[in-house]
Amino acid sequence: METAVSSDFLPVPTISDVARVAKVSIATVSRVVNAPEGVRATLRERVQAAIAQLGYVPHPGARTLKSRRTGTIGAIFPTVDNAIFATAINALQQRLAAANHQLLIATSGYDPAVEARQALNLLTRGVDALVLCGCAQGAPLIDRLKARGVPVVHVMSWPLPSGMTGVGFDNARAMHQVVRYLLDMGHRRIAMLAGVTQDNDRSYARVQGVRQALAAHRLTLPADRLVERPYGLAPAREGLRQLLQAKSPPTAVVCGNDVLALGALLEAQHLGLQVPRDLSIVGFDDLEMASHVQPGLTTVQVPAQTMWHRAADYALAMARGEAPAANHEVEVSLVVRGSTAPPRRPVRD
Amino acid sequence: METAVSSDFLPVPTISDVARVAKVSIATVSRVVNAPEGVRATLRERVQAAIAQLGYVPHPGARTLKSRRTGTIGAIFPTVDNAIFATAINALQQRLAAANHQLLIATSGYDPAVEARQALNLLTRGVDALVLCGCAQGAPLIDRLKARGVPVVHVMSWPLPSGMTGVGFDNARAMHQVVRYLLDMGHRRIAMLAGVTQDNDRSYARVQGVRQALAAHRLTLPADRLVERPYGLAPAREGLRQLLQAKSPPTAVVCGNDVLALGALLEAQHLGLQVPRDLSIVGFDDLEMASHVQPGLTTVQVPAQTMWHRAADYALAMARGEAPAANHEVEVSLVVRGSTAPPRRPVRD
DNA sequence: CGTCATCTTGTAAATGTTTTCAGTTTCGGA
DNA sequence: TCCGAAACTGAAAACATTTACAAGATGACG
Repeated sequence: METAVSSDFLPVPTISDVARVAKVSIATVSRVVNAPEGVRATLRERVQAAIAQLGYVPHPGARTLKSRRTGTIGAIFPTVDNAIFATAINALQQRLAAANHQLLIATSGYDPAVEARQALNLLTRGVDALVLCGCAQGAPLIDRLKARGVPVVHVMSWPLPSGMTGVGFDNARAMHQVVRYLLDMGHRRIAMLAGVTQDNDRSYARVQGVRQALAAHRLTLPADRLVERPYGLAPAREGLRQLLQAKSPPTAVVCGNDVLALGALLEAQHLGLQVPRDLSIVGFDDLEMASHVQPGLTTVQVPAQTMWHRAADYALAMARGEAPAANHEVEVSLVVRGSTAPPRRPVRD
Repeated sequence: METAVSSDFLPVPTISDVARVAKVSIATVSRVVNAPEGVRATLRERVQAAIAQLGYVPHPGARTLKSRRTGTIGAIFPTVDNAIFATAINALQQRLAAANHQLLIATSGYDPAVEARQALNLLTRGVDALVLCGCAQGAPLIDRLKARGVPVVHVMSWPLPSGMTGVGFDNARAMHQVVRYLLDMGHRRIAMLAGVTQDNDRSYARVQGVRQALAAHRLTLPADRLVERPYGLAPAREGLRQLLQAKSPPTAVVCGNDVLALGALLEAQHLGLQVPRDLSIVGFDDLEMASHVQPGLTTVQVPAQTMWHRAADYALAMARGEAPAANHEVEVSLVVRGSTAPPRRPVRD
């Protein structure tokens, strides 16, 4: 036997209840809700009073059934346990709320199959546009979305395959810049503590950027100078230990993001190394804590707020049916703090 | 002049398109989608083929219009720039996804007026239940939700006012425990670096807990032993400096959460103090980094995963129309690490 | 005072599902 | 081979809106 959720609530009022109370037609009520200026003031007030009295809220289902818009934008993040995605959610949410839209969130755990499933799931709930991280979604998903006419905005990657709309930055180029900075300082034994590159085009591009920059100086990234670890302090610490065990240990470690860099920093200090004297460390993202730890973390600053605001704008515009916005690249910049310095003695590898 | 979003996409297929292609009635298609076991295998396959061929996805509006369920749960967080809420989102999302539901997120920025507005907004989009942080929402909002029969789950606070459903922990009691631990260790000059208590019942309860525990030992929390700062490293550091300027500086600082505690730790070290020799620091939440910083942070561990999973379960149950679940309190525990020690010389205040 | 244009308002159709109810098929047993 | 029950399928009625379209009211102007 079921108990009612709440003993005494009236059936949810509909537009006709309001119409009856205000003694007007339902069309008029609809107009008061959607285009108040088209209704004479006296009537409008009567209707608004009735709405307030009954606590009427338009039925979302019925509304979207007719208007073919849900006022909801979907976003799929790999995870939300990472400050950069928290920032992203905030920025998106903020911008969407200003445009009277809601944000529907799903997470994929970095698994493209889950991402595809979640995307379909979001479609089933009805979203006017979809915001996705990166641009490495499988063709089946992309085709499906395209066929359905659901606008998609890709964020965080650059350049984008032709035909995609989005806003991002060039991960490889950013890393190129980082490595050049270290090389100019005299480092030659440069290692990388990367994020997992499987199914993550950003992480992969960062590794490629490091490789390319080294190659430009006739250097390489041998197997014992590269480890991949999931974003987390414990894996990062373990990863750094691994890197330090190489035959000729690195004088500088480039990290896939600030979480890895922080882990590396903590572990280095734990092992009694002086940063940056004994080891230089570079991060990526410029999280809040990067400027507060001791020494401050040299890192790549990403204009996340701007990027996600723009992503929201794109999504909103496309949801309104406007032509795909031009793609946009945001500029990242290297922020030099205390965690990097020239190697103790200039070395040859 | 408007350009079409995508040059060549067919009108979104409806259930009747599928029915036509599969040569069955729309009722059968509906059944294949919602209760496949009630349709003979041969027909079912024909229909599924047609669905796949056309890329049919049921129209969410029409669906909720009939079934009066949206399959969506709304949650309002103060902000999402905080690891504990990131964890919360993950846990909620995970549990809801398993039950084939979506999570609709809004943020309030710790402003009850915004929270009320967002709640109404979520209602307009259609949510089957609402998850809210704390239990200090204004009566107008609560009444409104109750009148509409929208189930509400309150998380993170305990005990709850009668009539509310939710899961949380006793913030005051947790702090009581923290202070007792410090007192037992010999500390007498105990200060608090609290979060903003305005419009935040959890933060307020934590301050009360500290006061009560001190009072039980005939001690007080004078004005120069209490500062409130927003959750963030920079404010925390500034807050600690402020506390250290008191006539008789504290030997231990109880922080409103781990972010404040980390800021305090960094600032203490920056000022050349040795933690815990010169100053003991206690946090709250046991974020990942609490166990990795040097020294490890003594803090209050909250079973966040469990709590939010249970919150999701409550929301789902109530959305199904089941009776309000019994409230539930989760147990928190003090995790002692390296950031606390007896005061250098036992002191009298 | 009548006519016409301009606002306002109401009527009714349409939106894509789910679900009830009734009709049809299938199949086991006699 | 036929009967009845059980399993399956289809027709049609909601569901709560939005929005053409038509009709009615209002007011200006001759």
